[in-house]
Amino acid sequence: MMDTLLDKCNKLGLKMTEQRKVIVKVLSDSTDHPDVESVHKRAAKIDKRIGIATVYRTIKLFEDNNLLEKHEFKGYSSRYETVRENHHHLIDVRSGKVSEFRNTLVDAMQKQVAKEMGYKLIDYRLELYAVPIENERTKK
Amino acid sequence: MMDTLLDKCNKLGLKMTEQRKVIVKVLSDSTDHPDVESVHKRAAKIDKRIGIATVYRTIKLFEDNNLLEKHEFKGYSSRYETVRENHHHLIDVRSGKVSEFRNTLVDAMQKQVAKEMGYKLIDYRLELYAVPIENERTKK
DNA sequence: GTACATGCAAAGGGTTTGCAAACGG
DNA sequence: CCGTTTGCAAACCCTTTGCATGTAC
Repeated sequence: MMDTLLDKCNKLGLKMTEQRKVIVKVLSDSTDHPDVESVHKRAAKIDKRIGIATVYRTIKLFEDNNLLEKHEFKGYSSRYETVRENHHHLIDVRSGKVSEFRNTLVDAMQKQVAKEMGYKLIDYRLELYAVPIENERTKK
Repeated sequence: MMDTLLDKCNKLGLKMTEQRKVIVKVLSDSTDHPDVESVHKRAAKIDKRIGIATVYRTIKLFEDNNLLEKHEFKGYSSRYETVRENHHHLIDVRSGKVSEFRNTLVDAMQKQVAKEMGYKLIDYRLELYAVPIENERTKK
């Protein structure tokens, strides 16, 4: 029922080169919203002949086909994750760790806000930047 | 009661060069969240000897002193506005026009969401990407 | 076989920085 | 004055692209 990233590639009829298979594996195994450089490094561990330009091109291809979602968190270069259910992100500003959460009430509210302003909502971004409570007093 | 950007600079004791005065004027007169290039162009109309590096440096200075807020909307280079009350943005994805709105209920909810996840909220980003309703059917 | 994907290196945006000259307090 | 700020151009980072070569289907 739940297609893997590789399944989705096949359904789209994408030509599956060795490099793409490796990148698909890396992305499927990642849960940490890696950036392009991280994907490249992880891919290079499997097959060191993969160029970073290929990683960029492949990621863009997947993004254009709605297989990957791009995030541009404050202070980071673009980070990616496989598309899944709608959710938002909390970024630990100390470690860069990303956690996910859902909030359907807020989702509905934003649609309404846009409507009241005379717009139809296409997309929206909700990101929380925070520090772990237990460490808060060591803040600086 | 409400300090202007220039007042704030003076209170901070910033050295007010001719260039900085011009940039302050441009920023104070802007309501459209300009990017660095736009600020530079507008500044150049007043005094054409202002270099873009100076604009970058001045904007960074103001940002570091909490006089300016930086936004990185999807698909745009960084855009700035003078700091004011807390508010969020709706970006017209066709024209790039930015509108503002407030939603204190959502603000409170996000603080709570972070808390439930074991974090203290430092900052958050809420951006709506939308198209005007009257134009919606001409979408493409 | 052929159109498409790759690696490399060069080019591209947007932004920063080193330097000598100019300037503000 | 003297440390700060400036303009210029070079450097920077991340990303894209042109080209000759390699490869999936």
